[in-house]
Amino acid sequence: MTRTKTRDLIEQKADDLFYENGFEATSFADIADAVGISRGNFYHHFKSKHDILDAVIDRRLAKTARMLESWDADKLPQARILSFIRILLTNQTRIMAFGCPVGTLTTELAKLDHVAQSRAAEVFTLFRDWLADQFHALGHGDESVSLALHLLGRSQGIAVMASAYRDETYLRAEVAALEDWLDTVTTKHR
Amino acid sequence: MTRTKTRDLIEQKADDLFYENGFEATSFADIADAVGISRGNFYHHFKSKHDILDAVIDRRLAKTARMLESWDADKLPQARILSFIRILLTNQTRIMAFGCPVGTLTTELAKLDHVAQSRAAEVFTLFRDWLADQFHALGHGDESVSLALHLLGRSQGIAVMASAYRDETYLRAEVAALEDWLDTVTTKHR
DNA sequence: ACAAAATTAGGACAATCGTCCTAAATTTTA
DNA sequence: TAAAATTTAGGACGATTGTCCTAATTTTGT
Repeated sequence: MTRTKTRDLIEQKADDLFYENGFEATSFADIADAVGISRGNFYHHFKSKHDILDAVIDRRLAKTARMLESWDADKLPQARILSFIRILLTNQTRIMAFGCPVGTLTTELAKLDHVAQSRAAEVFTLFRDWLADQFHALGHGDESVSLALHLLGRSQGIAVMASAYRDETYLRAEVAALEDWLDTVTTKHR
Repeated sequence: MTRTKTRDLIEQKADDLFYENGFEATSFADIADAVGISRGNFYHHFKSKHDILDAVIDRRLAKTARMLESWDADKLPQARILSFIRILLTNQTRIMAFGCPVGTLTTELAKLDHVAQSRAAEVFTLFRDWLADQFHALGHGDESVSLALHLLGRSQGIAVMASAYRDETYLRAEVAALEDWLDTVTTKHR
């Protein structure tokens, strides 16, 4: 198989496994098995566990950037922000099982004192800056970044509690509350 | 040394290490080294990793129950809830470094598909029920549990974001916002 | 079609994992 | 104080970890 295709397959499976089982709990053998290649082949593409983690983070950064771009198709900032809020519903099943991929990875890497922790947090930064842009467009000026961080935090909390209790009712109620909050924030500045 | 004292010391160090480095990343050797005993001795007190995890969860449940009892010394429900909100400030340094002990453990155990996940989430339940009692005393009736879960989720989100960015300013701003929210919730029903 | 390069498989490696065992040291009991 | 019970140390165990090496296979470039 061509280099890029195998690499991409490895990254894809590693991405899933890191999310579903955690970074530390996922071994080279696990990834190789999932892809269906030998550990030797795996090592030819990624020469250390740090390398594959880096690649997965790159992948997530790119995927997030693409998603944010797609949300830009909406003209209204409040509609864009609504798209963000609704990932909690879109990915409901996986979030209830494994939490938020961004939050859980940064948390794990913080505990491991891993150098890639800050890079993993850059996914948050993509969301933060994009959300801040939307709040800015809604006329919130200097408050925009705070509002963005507030919304990110709310989402993270919902993901943590929804997965702790595997409680769909809670998740839906909190998403509704978040939508109400967004309403308050947008109408206040009209 | 007496049985209970050694056991207690092991539980104490394991509790810290599970919090600081994660459950999976903490080995028997790590705990034994931290306590200053041999692995053999360790194994005499806890015959499996599942056992020591169970003991740590028991310990956290008991510690949480004691903390909630101590907060009951305050007569006003809003003052009690304020005590809960302010753990984010009391444990600020550790939360910014390692996140919330309850949230991060339940999240990790969910990914590991560990049987103890639901037991670990019982610490949340202690907080939830206690908080619901306070909201009930404030006259929120059927909404009490939802309010309790909402507050728990908000706290969890703050812990996740504060540790991801190690941002004290964010943490303090969000705690202030939570106090404002509490004000709104208490004055609405006066 | 042939040489060069890239990809793959499979195993070796030292270290560490959780677990278990035995024997010495210590404490408790009678 | 002697016997019994508990606590401790230290190492053995098979499995698994991340890493690395070699040799075979496949793809690529000419």
